[in-house]
Amino acid sequence: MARIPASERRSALVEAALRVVSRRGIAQATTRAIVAEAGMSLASFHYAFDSRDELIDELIATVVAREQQAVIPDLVPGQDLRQILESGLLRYLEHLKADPDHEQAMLELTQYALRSPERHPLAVAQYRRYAELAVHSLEIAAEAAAATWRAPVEEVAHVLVAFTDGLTLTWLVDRDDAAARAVARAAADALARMADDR
Amino acid sequence: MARIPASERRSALVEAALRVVSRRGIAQATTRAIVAEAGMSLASFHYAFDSRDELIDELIATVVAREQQAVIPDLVPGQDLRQILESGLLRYLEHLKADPDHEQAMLELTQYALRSPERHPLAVAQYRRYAELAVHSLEIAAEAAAATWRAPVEEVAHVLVAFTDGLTLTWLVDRDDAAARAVARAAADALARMADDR
DNA sequence: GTCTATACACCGATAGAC
DNA sequence: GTCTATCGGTGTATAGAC
Repeated sequence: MARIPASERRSALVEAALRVVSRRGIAQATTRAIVAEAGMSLASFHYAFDSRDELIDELIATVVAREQQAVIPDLVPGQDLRQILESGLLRYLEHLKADPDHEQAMLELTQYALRSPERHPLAVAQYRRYAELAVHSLEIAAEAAAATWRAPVEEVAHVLVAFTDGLTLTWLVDRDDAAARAVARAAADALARMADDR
Repeated sequence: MARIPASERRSALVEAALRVVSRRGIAQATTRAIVAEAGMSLASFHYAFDSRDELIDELIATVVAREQQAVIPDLVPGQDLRQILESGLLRYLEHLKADPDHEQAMLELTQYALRSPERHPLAVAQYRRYAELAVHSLEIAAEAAAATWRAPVEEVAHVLVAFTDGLTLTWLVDRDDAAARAVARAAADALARMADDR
């Protein structure tokens, strides 16, 4: 194999790990499975990382940092806040349907981090990131609908994140689009009620 | 060790497995950890079960069958539907706080089942059970508040289950009671809006 | 730096004595 | 039926040749 800087090996392994976790679950993301996915030898793994745990930690940090706006408000003129939020949640649902394995991987990584005290902060950081993205979506939506959040927008964001998680789990288990859309509609209702017209 | 009927061994092992999964996570619930928890030898395990997978399947079936009313409406006279639902969700939150490991175990078992096609039906059954319990709660609440669900109660139940999942994940990660209560309040709002006064 | 070969722990599962 | 002892396999991690 060619000589590759350690930093490139690290990111190649992280990407391979993400693919393995998405496709087969974190329990199956062994060092052997990851190096096979990356086309490397086992020794190269331990040249780039001290341990599997170190890789998983970096994997979580990477996917969290990369996480993009999930609930993107679709700004069509004339829509009220409830409609904007519902269309945003439906967009998220499309995103989930397009790559369910990725969202399942995110959930598994959260649970994994929750299981050890030293990794718990990674889960907290993950949800802090989710909350930041939610704040951004909520501000855009309120601006477009000429509304004002009655509670601090950070508090509303927690609610949006929770609703999104519920939507995700429900769809992953049942794969029932109609049920998921009903959840999205109810969630949009609830959130819209947390704002006043301006 | 005394001679114990196979059925008793099986249930003792299932109970031990639940404790191990709750305390340390499903990844750590090895046959050795489970028999140590149950005070048995490794061979006794394989006398009672053909395989670890068979035990896990029975564990999931057992906890699902045992799952009790989680969101119990607290019927105080004079409360409207929104208040009844919110108090029910707050009761669930207390239940979650009293035994977070158990709820985390339920989530992990769901994810575990989702990862293999032959076990996916176990997750579906788990959520069907949740939905049944939710239907029951919603019917009691609507009756007490003299309200009528506008949509089929089964559909509203899906929304309640999703909201409960979101509440669970949020609290497990952040352990933030105030944020969780805000989620409960918003969820109760959304659900109450899905009914009409009678 | 990268490889093959291997150490060593632990996994699920079984053999065979009692 | 229940045990101890052990098998074969796989996991993480490392040694040592190149």
